[in-house]
Amino acid sequence: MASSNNVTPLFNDLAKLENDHRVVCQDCSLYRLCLPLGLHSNDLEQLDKIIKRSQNFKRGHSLFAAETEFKSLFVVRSGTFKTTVAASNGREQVTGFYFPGEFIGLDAIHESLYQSNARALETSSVCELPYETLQELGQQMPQLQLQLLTRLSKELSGDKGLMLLLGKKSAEEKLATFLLSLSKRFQERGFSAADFQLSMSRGDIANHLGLAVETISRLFSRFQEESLIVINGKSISLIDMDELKKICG
Amino acid sequence: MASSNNVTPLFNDLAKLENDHRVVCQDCSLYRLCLPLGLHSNDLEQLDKIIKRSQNFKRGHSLFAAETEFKSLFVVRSGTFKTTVAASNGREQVTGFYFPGEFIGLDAIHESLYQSNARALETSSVCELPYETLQELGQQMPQLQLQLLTRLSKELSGDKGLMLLLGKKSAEEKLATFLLSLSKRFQERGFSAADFQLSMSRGDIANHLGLAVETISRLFSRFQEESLIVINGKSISLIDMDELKKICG
DNA sequence: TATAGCCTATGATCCAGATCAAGAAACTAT
DNA sequence: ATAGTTTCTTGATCTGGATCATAGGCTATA
Repeated sequence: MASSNNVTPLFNDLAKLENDHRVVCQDCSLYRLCLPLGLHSNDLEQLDKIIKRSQNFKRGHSLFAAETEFKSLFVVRSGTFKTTVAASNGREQVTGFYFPGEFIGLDAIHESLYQSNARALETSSVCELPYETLQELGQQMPQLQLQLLTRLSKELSGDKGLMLLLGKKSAEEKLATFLLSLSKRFQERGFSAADFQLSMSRGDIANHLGLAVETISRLFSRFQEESLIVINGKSISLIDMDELKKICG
Repeated sequence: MASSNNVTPLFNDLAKLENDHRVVCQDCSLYRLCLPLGLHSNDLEQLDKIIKRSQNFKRGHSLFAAETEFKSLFVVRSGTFKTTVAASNGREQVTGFYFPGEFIGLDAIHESLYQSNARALETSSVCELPYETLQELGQQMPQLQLQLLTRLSKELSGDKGLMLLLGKKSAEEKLATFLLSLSKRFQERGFSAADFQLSMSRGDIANHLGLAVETISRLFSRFQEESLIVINGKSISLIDMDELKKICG
């Protein structure tokens, strides 16, 4: 496939960057969403050196398991991951979905053990940041530490919002809130806010929102009847965002 | 009250330290639970200088309000605080209870706005850490940054556990889990793991666990009938901790 | 290109916990 | 003390969403 002419569309370039595990931070399309934001270029080069870029994870493959030794933080490079925590009786809660540029493993720092299970929802790849090395670097680069702190704070804040959702919202409020959160994150990544693919199953959505699969199915059908969305398998279009926002509360 | 003889019981000393807003970190009984842990003594002195020790907050008084400018992190010195986040329609979720040595405001870092409301549940006091100054200090003291990061990570991990609780547990599992979490935190602070005072109302507990007040009342009564606990107003004794642990799942 | 094992949709039934109701107890302020 | 307010308890009823049941659709691997 020697298609190295100079009229390659931008989209192909992006796709190439995200899938090529040799691309450096400087050239990465996720730069403005990611850890290096705000670093000076020589600092960035140093950071770049310690990052391990993974090959692809296939759907269902595990990035790490709970209770195992914490060695690295991960940033999603392409695809989607989910994290789950398990109760002793086998029940599991999906604690989050992670898109390109988002961190996985931040909750593992304090006990040097991963606190959750992380697995790919589709073919995906990550940038691996060995934590020890990252800390050494951080000692000389306060800006890096600050970025990490800010990231953690953001995730914490998001989780407080999820607690409000889980504790106080009705099924339809939960789903509407979830859909708009996805929408916002796709938009931040340069994709359509209205049309996207659900990389997670109905079951994962239900679990994450503290509902039953059947409830999600019924709500999707109802939202469609009410012309709020159009849904077809994994493709969804948000038709009436204003109304969805109203439903969120 | 010139009772400065040298046979004052230890407990009085502790009480004095926690209530005297001039006590320095070096002499604080919370030292081993708090931010300064692991700092060298000259670093500790520097940190000590930037800390503002508050007068008492009375029950119900606000430490900060959501959406206001983030200036400081707080560490509880004495008493208890709760944090809440509000949905646009007035519903509120109690996102956490905070005991001595615990941080409040960590979720405000990323947007420089407090993300929640914090108020005292009883007469309480805090150490205030002006964030800007703290960051300046952090530039020279990597150990301090690391401590902060670890704290954030711990809270994040706790919140993931709460998501499991809110999303997947039954009412009795929720309450048992909550009681054991309180027990553990009292124990870490040198108090009895079995007998303690509930500084929060039934309403606050219910809200935090995503239940109705009536459900909490009934469960307390039932747990008492089953000889798992003895409860009398705000005083509670955990009688059968093993069984409570089993109930948690 | 077949087949086993998912995932999804929809109807019927059920139940844990919410909501409603009404006193009793515990604070608070005068 | 005393009235007013809030918090707590307990009973009666109701309901949102779970669970059970069924059938059709998808997709992964041989």
